[in-house]
Amino acid sequence: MTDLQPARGTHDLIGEDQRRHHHVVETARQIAARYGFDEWITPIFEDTRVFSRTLGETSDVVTKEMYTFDDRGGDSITLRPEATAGICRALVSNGLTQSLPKKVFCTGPMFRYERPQKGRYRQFHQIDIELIGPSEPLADAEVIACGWEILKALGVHTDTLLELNTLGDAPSRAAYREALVAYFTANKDALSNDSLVRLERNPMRILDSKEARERDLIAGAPKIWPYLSPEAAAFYGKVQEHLARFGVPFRENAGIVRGLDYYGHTAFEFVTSKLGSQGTVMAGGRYDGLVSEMGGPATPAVGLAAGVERLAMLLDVAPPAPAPVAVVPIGDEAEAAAIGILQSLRAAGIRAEMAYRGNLRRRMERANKIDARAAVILGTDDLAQGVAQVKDLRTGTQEAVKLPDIAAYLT
RNA sequence: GCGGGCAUAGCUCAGUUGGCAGAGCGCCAGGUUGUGGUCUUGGAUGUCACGGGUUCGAGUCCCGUUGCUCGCCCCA
Repeated sequence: MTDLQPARGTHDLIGEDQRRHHHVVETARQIAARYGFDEWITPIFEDTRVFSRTLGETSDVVTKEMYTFDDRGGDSITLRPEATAGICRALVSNGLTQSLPKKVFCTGPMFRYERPQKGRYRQFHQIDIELIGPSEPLADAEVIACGWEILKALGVHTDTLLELNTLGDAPSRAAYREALVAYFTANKDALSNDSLVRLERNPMRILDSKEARERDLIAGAPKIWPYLSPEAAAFYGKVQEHLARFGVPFRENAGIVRGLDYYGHTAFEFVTSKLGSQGTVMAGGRYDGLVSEMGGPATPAVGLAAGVERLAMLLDVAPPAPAPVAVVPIGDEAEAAAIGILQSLRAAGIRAEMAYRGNLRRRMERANKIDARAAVILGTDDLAQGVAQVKDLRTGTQEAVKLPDIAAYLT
């Protein structure tokens, strides 16, 4: 067992795994397109500053989890840990802040140096939707509705619930922060070490803690809702009204927070009960401050990201492998003629295969093994008459079909 | 970063008080040179994760290492 293994936290997608993965991505791509999102393909690595600037110098992702290295020219490069920062950078780099709104769909691998476990990998894949430009709550609701529809199309929505919260605007957060600091300072003894650090830097993140001994304390913490400014409260109310119109069920959860300053207003997570502590399957929110952080003009935006591997795991049934037609020649002379038939089937859009060796029996076994739906059997007798025997491998029925008619017969 | 479990054929796994390295599936070939799924005969395939120790003898017992995996933290 000294063979090379995949690098820790990576995995190969082959066979059923590939089909699940592809189905998730393709479903998301099609639904996003229906909502008017265009796909952008941005680089997998970026200047490190793209992420250190936007994810905050103190976040776990930046301090512990990034794949960062100096390239041969001495520039600091980072494998993207998430998609949003790169999309905002692309928006600014390409001068697209002048042609808003932009509705962006993006998918691909992301990288985080973490301890792998079920539903968590070092190289994983996300689908990502960003709606950049509108400041209206309708945009938030539309993004969430698009996400919900993807979950529904995948059939993974039944054990999944949208948990919704608001982070308010800057004045709301300032007032709330004071209240939180007062509450947790008074209960300092009950806090974990991590949470004590958060109390200094980012008190809202304490609400995110899943530490068992802090659960009661967090449940008793003040909620943001009473601290919302009238404007922020109105925004939040509009989002909920629109969600109802889009038909997206949700539950309010004051524990859904984001630690960074450029997040505001809507924050949400779709959580499944089926994946344990890796239950967040799709998450997002409004980040009106991020584009300016990247050097662009102040630009409102809202978006979401979903983990492809987690969604793929939730699929009850894997998409089936495609069933080909097997071309089965008997003898060398027939094989020569069969190549033409093989190509005519392919030209007609039919998945067609011919084995590379073997007698009739072996080739029929092979056809069965690849789950062929039909076999086109071609012997010298048939060839002389200008026909092939076309056998339906599901029913076992077989009939002679004129060579030029085979593709149409199998379509 | 912390804790638990596991490691034997391509895959899933057995392997008794320490005594010849095994099964099923898969693969290859034959029974059957014009018909698959069923049946049948034969065949190939191992650094028993790695290193050390105990022993006449270790897949089995002991120690260490590595890898995988599940959970915590965090996240998609």
